[in-house]
Amino acid sequence: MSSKRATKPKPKVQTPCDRCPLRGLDTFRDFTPEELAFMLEFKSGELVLDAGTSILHEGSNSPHLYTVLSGWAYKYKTLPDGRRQVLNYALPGDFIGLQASIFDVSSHSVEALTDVVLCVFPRERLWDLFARHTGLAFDVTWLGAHEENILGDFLVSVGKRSATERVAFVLLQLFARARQAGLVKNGALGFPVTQELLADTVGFSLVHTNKTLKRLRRSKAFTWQGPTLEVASEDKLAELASTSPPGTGRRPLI
Amino acid sequence: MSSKRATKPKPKVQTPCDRCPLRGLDTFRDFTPEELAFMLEFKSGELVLDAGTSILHEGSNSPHLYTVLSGWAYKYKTLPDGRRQVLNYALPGDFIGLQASIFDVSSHSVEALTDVVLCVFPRERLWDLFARHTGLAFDVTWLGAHEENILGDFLVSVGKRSATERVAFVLLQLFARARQAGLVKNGALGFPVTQELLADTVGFSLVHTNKTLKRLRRSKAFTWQGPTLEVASEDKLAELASTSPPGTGRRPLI
DNA sequence: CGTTACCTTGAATCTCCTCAATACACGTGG
DNA sequence: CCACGTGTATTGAGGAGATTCAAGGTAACG
Repeated sequence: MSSKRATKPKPKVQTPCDRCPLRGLDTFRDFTPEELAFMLEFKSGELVLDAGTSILHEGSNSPHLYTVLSGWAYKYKTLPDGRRQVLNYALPGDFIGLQASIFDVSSHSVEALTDVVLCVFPRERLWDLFARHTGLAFDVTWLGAHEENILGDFLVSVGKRSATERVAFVLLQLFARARQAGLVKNGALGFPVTQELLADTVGFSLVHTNKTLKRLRRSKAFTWQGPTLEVASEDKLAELASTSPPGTGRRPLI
Repeated sequence: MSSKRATKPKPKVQTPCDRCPLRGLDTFRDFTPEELAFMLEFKSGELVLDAGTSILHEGSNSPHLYTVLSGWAYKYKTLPDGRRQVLNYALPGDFIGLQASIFDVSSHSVEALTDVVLCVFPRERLWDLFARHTGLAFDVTWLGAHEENILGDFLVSVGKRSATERVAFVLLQLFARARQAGLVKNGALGFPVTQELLADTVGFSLVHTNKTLKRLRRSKAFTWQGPTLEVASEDKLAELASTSPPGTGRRPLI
């Protein structure tokens, strides 16, 4: 086998759950020793993908359940003629494919937005998890309900918020979630979302999204240039979004 | 105690789960004898409410988890200045307050759209259900994920569908869900949604919703006059909505 | 028979979309 | 090294779509 240098070096480390870097964050609740033991053998591998790679496809089924270890992904649905609506983003600690595991087909597509590392779990053992670990089963349901909340917030945005409110809301939510996932350093976040993707998130055309951003920048509540987003004041941004400032809640992981 | 006649006679029957009328429908999967035994003592009562009554309030918490036995309810969120967005409808067999049971507060409000009868379950015993009945725990998660799917579909509608598509989609979805819940007789459905509520569901103003309905009626795919909705062709309506015709899947109950 | 809730319609205004052109950063091959 | 293509961001102009305001209309109910 040739030993030519790969175009892009990939992390080869298999990260066991007892050394999960996410669990160090105080965002996530701790495992009991029994839960940890179960997770160590439940996790069946890691999946390392380049940005732009498709992870799940609407209508197809997947033998795996994923958790994001690092990187960003986004979930979306498309209409027959190609119109695309982003439903949600998956950040480190978030599930991918829970629905596809519970039903037999995925209701939406998922694509890697950056290079990502996913923890892989075999979906047929999800039943074991439910049968043997009530706490983990509850966590799974918790995470599902949490996603539903985010979807509900997005639905309110798209249905009832004005253009500036909508854009402000999405920027704020993503920034706050990234902050909880430990991705914000010195108030700055590596933000891989393009304006086109943002447009498909808020339900506007690209052009109108761009013009709305221009108006919004005048508020000085944030700066977004190139790939970094800095939020000067979450409170001010929350006000612009007609919402309350995001908190710092604790949540389950996996 | 006076025995004056009540302004509106209310059904007094306490319906035990072994005689649940919904379970007769072949939409819902059967309980095992053990599950049935558990549910019989899990259900702690029935709540009978008039149309217009508030069931849950956004931000508050509730000691109960509900299931709709009969009637319609709707879930909604409001912005600080009063704008309202409907998130979903609850039909017989649907949960109300699952999120409020899992987190400590409800993320949305719920109001009775018609007179409703709710099955009441104490939320602190939800843990017992998870601990003792894996199948039921899975069903709870299934129902939560199912709701998330519906929210996702609505989000696509509001974000990307045209006016006529949007209205057609909501009418079709509600009709199909009502059909599965056994509410459609001879192709006709008692449809308690007002145009104002429909407007807050699809994200349009009342006026524009009305004009969109007028245009849609020309298709002859449905009639909606007074309180009854008749769908002549779900396929045609699905086409108008840029979606695929709804099926007849089996689902868990409670 | 008047009140109330809901539906309907027209007109003026504003929001948002499409089309089109430009600009910039980046990587690739000549 | 430069020319070129690709992906992303930006801006203007004109038109379609949605909102608001305003005025009626109908059916149910006390």
